[in-house]
Amino acid sequence: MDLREAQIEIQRGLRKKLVLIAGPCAIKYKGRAGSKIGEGERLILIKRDGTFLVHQNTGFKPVNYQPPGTRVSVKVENEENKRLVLKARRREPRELIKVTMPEVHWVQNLELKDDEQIDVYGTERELADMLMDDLSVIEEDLKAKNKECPLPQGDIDIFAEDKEGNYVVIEVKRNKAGLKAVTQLKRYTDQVKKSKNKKTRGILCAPGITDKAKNHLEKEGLEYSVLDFEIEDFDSASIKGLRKKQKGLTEFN
Amino acid sequence: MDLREAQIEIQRGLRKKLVLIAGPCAIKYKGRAGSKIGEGERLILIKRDGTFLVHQNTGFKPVNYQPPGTRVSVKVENEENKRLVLKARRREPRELIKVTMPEVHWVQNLELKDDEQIDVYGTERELADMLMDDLSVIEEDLKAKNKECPLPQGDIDIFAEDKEGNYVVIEVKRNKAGLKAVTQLKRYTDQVKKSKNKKTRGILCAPGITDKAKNHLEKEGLEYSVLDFEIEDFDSASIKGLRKKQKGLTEFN
DNA sequence: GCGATCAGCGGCACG
DNA sequence: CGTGCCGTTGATCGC
Repeated sequence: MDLREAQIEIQRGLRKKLVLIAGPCAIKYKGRAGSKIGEGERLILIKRDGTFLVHQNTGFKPVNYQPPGTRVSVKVENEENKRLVLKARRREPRELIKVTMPEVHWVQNLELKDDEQIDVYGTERELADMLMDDLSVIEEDLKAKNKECPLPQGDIDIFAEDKEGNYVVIEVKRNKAGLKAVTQLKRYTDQVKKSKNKKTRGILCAPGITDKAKNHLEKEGLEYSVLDFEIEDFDSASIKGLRKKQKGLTEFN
Repeated sequence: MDLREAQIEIQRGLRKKLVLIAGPCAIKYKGRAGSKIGEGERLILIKRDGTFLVHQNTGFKPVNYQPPGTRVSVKVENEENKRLVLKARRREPRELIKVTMPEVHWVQNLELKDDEQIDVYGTERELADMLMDDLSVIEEDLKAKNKECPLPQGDIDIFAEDKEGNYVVIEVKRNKAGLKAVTQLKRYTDQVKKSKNKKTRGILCAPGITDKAKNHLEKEGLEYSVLDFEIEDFDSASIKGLRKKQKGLTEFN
């Protein structure tokens, strides 16, 4: 494909359509880090919003990329030895990707009409909300106090009180918990304990926990509670042992 | 485009080429979490290695995806109301994406020849290695002991000894350090202190640190040292104040 | 805007 | 394999 034609076609698509470019290219990047990769055939995607992605023929992640908001330029350089040069610039942080293409296999501009937004369920937030409605699966007679709590409740998933009136900080994890989760819970628990000057327990609620994390947790005087949940076929997750209504069941009302 | 044709073309490309599909689709996902999104026009990429990506017309990340190793099937369903159905299955964990397309705008199979691998510089590892050659930028008379140290050195970036013979654990961060970095350093430092039963300092070496992290760090008796580095135009990063040779300068030998 | 944390995180390196 | 942790992490939410 002629480089001039390619340039024109790409320019026609930039900021309006999804631009796809295939062909050999070499790439340099400089910004928060730096990278270079020699010539190879790749697929370049440029979205309306400035998202810039270069994909190799294998691998999950783009080999080079720039997030939304990037400004892209395209030109043909070098009279004798022509090359198409794409530059994807961004400021704050200042970053630049330079893609040099000795030839272009093809260019395609796509108009993709799509107003839909994805709905994800089984997130940590959703699980925590469900738990808050019925903490008995963790321990009997726990009362959620998130709403009325006069605390830096910002980061704490669930703040509760046990039947003896102790404060309880509950950290919910949707994956197996590791050391990070334990130190995190410790920090929150200490913070509450100190600021309220009252006995405060910390409970890590996750589907699993690594051995090292379990040791560390017990050494710190924290507790662990299994979170047994499932992803449902429809539009929610469900926690085993929960008594209160779950999202999916309210549809009959 | 006829759905049968589309199916045949896609099947021809699967596991051999990079398959691109554009058109309206609705998607459901169920696995570690679950998601659904109503019908909209999107771009689907399927790589030789099983990587499965669905991109909307904006946004950095694929709206739905499956990592390398996924097995993809394609068929035409429903005699009266035909739909092309793509399924991307994976086990361990067991996950499934189902893409339903009432029509297909186009399909393209690309052969991308590419043996190159990206070379990234300015990573934390590279910065730590450079620092180890000359720790004076952190403090005079620090001696790196990583090689000869008989330690759980697994996670520690740099293990050193100061001029008074104390152990020094140095954690290097390429970004501004937050609370996480402090608790991490604390864990390592405690571990060394306990296992060696010897006075051990902990130094966090990063280009910046948040206020809260600084407070927490000082409260824990740890130290902070500025890491001032730059990304060079060629193939390395450079740390300001470093005395020893830097990577880029060795090329003249 | 900064800061802390989640993510279907993905990827790697090490035990 | 699991476990831990970096990442040009990106995305989100609270301040």
